[in-house]
Amino acid sequence: MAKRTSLKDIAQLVGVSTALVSYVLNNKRENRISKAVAQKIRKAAQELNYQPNQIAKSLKTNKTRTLGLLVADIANPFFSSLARYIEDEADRQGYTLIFASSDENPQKFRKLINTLLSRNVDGLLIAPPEGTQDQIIQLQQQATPFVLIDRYFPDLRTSYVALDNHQAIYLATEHLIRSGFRRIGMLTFQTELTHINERTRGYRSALNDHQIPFKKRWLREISRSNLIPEVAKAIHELTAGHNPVEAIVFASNTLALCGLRQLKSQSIRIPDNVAVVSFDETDINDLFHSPLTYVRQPLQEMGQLATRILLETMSANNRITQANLPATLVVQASTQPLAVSLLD
Amino acid sequence: MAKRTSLKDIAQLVGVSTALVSYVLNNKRENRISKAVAQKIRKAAQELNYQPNQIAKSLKTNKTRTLGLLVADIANPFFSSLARYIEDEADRQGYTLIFASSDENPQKFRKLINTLLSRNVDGLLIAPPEGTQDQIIQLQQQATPFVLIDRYFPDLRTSYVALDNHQAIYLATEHLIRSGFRRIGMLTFQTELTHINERTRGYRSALNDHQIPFKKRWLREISRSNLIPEVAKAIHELTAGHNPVEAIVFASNTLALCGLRQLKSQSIRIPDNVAVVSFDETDINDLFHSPLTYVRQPLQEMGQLATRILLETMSANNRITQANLPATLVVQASTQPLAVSLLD
DNA sequence: CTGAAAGCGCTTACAG
DNA sequence: CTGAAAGCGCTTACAG
Repeated sequence: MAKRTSLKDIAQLVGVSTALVSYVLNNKRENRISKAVAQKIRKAAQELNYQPNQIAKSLKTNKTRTLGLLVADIANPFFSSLARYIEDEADRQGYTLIFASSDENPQKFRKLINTLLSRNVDGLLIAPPEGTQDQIIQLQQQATPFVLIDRYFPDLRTSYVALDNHQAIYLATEHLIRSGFRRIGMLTFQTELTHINERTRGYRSALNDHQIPFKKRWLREISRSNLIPEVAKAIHELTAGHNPVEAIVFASNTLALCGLRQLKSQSIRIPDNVAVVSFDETDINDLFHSPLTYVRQPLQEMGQLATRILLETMSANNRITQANLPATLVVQASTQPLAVSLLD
Repeated sequence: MAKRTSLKDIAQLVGVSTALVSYVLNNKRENRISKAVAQKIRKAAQELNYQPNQIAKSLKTNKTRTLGLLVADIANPFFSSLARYIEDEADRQGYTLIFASSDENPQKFRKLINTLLSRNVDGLLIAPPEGTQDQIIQLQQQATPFVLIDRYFPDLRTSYVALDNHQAIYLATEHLIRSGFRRIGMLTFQTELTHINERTRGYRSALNDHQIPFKKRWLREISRSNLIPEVAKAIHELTAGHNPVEAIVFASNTLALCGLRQLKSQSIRIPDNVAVVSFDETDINDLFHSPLTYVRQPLQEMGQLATRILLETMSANNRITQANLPATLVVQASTQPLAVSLLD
């Protein structure tokens, strides 16, 4: 690459000090510098196509104007969409995003946090996997600015932006109840992660508020490490046998995707044999044989808000902001009451 | 944040110069430094939890160990998967990835190239949108190391890693022909991008090699800016009227997704009314009412290869490597010959 | 075997 | 209104 022009080159050309060039180009001391000199400097900078060296700037200012994004799984469309909105907002604010994916693995998570910190990011946006609370505490102690996204720890006073998970699944379950379903099962994860357990709680609250007794057998807690077989078993047991459910709520897009595969391979029709509420906006929602009712997260709002909160945190380090954004339910054919669908 | 320990701190503690500390910690001059001193330095570094300041290192060496990835659309699962494999490989080689998405927009593309360069990335991985050939030439002239991915310009001598696009659609079309279909339509983009036009050429070659006359009406060139209405019209005209096709090949996942929506909304059954070959691995392939036959790109190999070629290019700047990787066809029910499906 | 010194390209407190 | 100088935290050619 051709040598880039530096402040020094401009200073030499104009015949002033590099300090002066720096002041002019950064619009500092505006009223204390003669218009004529400022003009000359700007012109020279243009002619030499000056691009400031961010590295040098960073070394001096200890700011990189870079944010780190550590998602749990970038292959999950929830995170890739969210990443995109975060990138948009970061860019709008003049920040560059470095991203990484922990793949729900605490060891990888630790390693990536270190990688991002060694890149001197100014702040972090983090979707922590299970078992990483200690590392979040450590970040807090180091006073590294960060905002949690999607997941959070109820015992920790940290900024976060997440879904109102309880409301989200409450909404889904209540919709099923109002559509006439009474025998409602749920697939959720066996986990300590609060955001998932809040979803489970939303299911139970909705049943309870509508005087429908909770059946332990209908709440299936799936282990992430054994996803496919456990989902297959759960779907089978919920829909077959003597006491099948009329409807299933999925607590995440991963569970929904996996569950729908099972429903399809077990030739269970939706909504004729079982109604279904899916989670997150995905291509399959509309293209599934019966378009799926699903819980919609406000991704753009989440991404923007998280980024803005992080930038605020960076400038006023003691400020804590916590947000649980409301979900909406997109109602489609997969939860159509049987009576109605027979009339069609 | 607490002040980080620097080389100076270690030097002071041990009572040597920073130079010596630098040599030891970077394993330089190994045999010319006394074991005892080296030991002491390493121990001190450990105790003080020394993390080298990458920024300072970069300023001095003019290397950031950062790669820039500029995809055409990060929301497209093809690119998000590819990004993931690239990130994996970059990480394995000790590089951090900065990514950005041009959204197929040449202006945004130009801006993002500049952003990435101002971050002093050591090299770029680029999926160029239409109308950006000039900017690629400019990068070449500046001797910025880069590798094109997914797309490339046949007139330019640049490194690239792409699909063997001709082979990919040839394979798909030939499969349809061998399955007994003769009236085969294709949805492709109206574009100057070579990778897409190679796909179209693959379709024509396959027809030609099997003595099936090419019908202009059956090759529909869709404009990206008017996607949905044009796809709707194309699907309608290909499947309705007097002279409908028996099968449709989609030239990309975007076209397939959009086309499948239309087929569904126009209640056209697959493969009963029309056989379909989709493009890329997506969730819908398996979950569509009839599992879809699709063209599979070797994403991991692409990502790894592109990253490795870039690193080679960076160390030996004149080397050009071009790769067109073969696609495979995953055959599922959507291209099942009608005769056979009637037997089921 | 070891170290003093220069320099990467900036910013900014200080002095005039 | 303007500039000389120090310094951010490293690396490395050079000298001993």
